[in-house]
Formats: sequence, structure tokens, C-alpha cells
Amino acid sequence: MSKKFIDNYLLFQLALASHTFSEEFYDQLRAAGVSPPKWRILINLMDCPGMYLTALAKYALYEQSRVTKLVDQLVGEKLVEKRTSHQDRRRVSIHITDKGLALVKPLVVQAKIHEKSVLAGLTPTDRKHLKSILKKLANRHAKDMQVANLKLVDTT
Amino acid sequence: MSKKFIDNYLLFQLALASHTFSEEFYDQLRAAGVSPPKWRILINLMDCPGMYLTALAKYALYEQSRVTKLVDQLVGEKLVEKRTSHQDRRRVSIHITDKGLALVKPLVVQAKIHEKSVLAGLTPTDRKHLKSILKKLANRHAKDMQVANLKLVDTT
DNA sequence: AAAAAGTACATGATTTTTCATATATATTAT
DNA sequence: ATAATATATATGAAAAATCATGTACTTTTT
Repeated sequence: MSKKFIDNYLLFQLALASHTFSEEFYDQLRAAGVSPPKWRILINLMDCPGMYLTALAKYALYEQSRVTKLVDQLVGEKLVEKRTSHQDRRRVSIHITDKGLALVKPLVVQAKIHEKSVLAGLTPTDRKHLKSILKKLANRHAKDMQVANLKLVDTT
Repeated sequence: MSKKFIDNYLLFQLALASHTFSEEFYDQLRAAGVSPPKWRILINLMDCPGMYLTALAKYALYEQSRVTKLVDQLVGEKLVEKRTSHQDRRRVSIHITDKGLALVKPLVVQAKIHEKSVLAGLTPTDRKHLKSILKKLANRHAKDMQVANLKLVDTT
């Protein structure tokens, strides 16, 4: 079958790789009773606790209003907490709870194992190249963050 | 800010790259009045006209029932046509119309220009490595297609 | 120091997407 | 040939996501 345009189109290639491997891992997540969006919120908070809601949204690649709703659900499950900033009472910093950490930590272990299985399909040099190139590409997103002059975490 | 896990986690890196660049292009699409899902259906059909609905769904990375609905909308806009297969009357092969091609072709030109701008941020060797590695990764998806023993196009 | 403009987050209506399942046709096993 | 199983697509209710806008607070301008 000829897929002349698509198979060489970077955006499709990236979407395909992302989709294929994410779905693989999402099956494991769902088996643990965690939806993919909640996982994305939780690992971001694990990496960077106390992030402000808008920053969290940008890092988790979701819309702000969606993150408001996801966070509210997670608050209901006692997996995260919201704290109003004292410096700026409009802002809400989000903190992962101990319960949240207890849920997410074993999933991080699983994620690392899964990642290994994905990378196992590549040669060591390919692995190195891939990660280094993806990091270079990530800078464009990082620039957007700067342009937005985004304040990330609560430093009270 | 320390993002120790996420910044090195392949699935996140892929999602970030895919998201960042796709959103850039989606802005152009929306300006042309085409939603991202419809674009994905249409380019797949441009590349491979007459695909069966289920195959189209796998290639466009959407669920079957969703593609049924997207295709029905596109039929309403006269951008694609559905034809029942004579060999297997359950199957529906989807064909892009001339109107559909006329809509999509200029967008393909834009997509190629946009892709160039993305790749411009990389060295020529990085560009080569990236595409070749992504193609290797794509084989896992291709294997799924084979496992599913998917009949792709109508050959009446 | 007001007024105006800007920002962070929340809210609710609308749209999109998913999930479970129905329907129609094909294939396989008896 | 018939029954049982499997497959392709459609459908409709439910859930999730988006969009436009509201509210509360801050910053900037005059």
C-alpha cells in the first residue's frame, strides 16, 4: 500500500509513535485504575510539587479549564491538594498528597520498565540519538513557557 | 525546576514533541476551516483511497465508532464517499471526492512547509536520524496491523 | 489613588469522544 | 445445510473535553 505523504510526514510519525507506545502503557494504567489524564497530572506533580494550575496545564499538555476539573476530581480522591498562594490570591498551587505518591510511585516503576521495552527495539546509538534529538525539539515548548513568562511553583 | 522523571521519559518526550508541533499546524488548519480529526481522515484517504473504515480508523489513530461519525460528517460535506463492498457487504470503503482533494491539497503544501520549519531547528544529521528512528519505531504499529490481519482497501 | 487593563482560575453550555451494544453479513464447525 | 461464532460497521447513552465567559484578584496607567 502506498502511503507516500503520511509515512514521511514528521507530525504523523511523531503522533504514531506517541500514540502506539502511550496506548500500550495506558493499558497498564487502566488496569491499575488510573486514567491517563490523571496519571499525567500526578507525575507532573510528583516531579514538581506545588506547581500553579496554569503551569501544570502547560506541562501536562492540557487546557487550563480541563486541569481545573481534573484537579478537582483528584482532590476528591485525596490524591492532591489545592493551596491558595499568599503572594497572589488568584493562584492555586497543587500538591500531591502522600496517598497520591503512594499511588503513583509503583506506576513510575512500571513506566520505566515499559520504556525499556520500547527502547529495546532500537540500537544503543539510535536510543541515544532519539533522546537527544527529542530534547532539542523540546526546547521549542520550553521557549513558549518563557514567552508566557510563566510562574511555575509556589515559593511561600 | 527539576523535572527529573518526565524530562527523560520517552513517552512524555514523544507526546510533547507531537503535541507542540501538531498544535502549531492545527492553528493553520483551523484557519482554513478544517478540524484536526477531519484533516487526519482526509490525508489518509488521499494517500490510500478506498480504505475500509476499520483500516482507516487504525491508520488515523482513532476509534472505529468515531471514524464512522467523522466519515458521515465528511460525506455530508461531500468531501468523501462511502461505497459498500461487493465482496463483503459488511465493509464500507471510503473514497475522497474531488472536492475533498481540492480542499486537502493546498493543506498538504502548507504541511510540508510547516514540517520544514520544524526540522530547520535540527542539524541535517539529526534530521536523518530522527526520521529513520521514527520509521523503525513505526514498525511496531505495522505489526499490529498484520496481527489484526487487516484488509485495507476495496479491490473491486 | 482611581480607573483601566491584565491575569488566574472557575463555571456551565455545547461539542466531542468513548463505551457498550445492536444489526447485518461472513465464516467456521457440526 | 444449519447452527454457532466471528467480523464490520452503526447507534445511542454516557462521559470527557472544549469554548466562551464569569469572578476575583493584581498590575499598570493616568
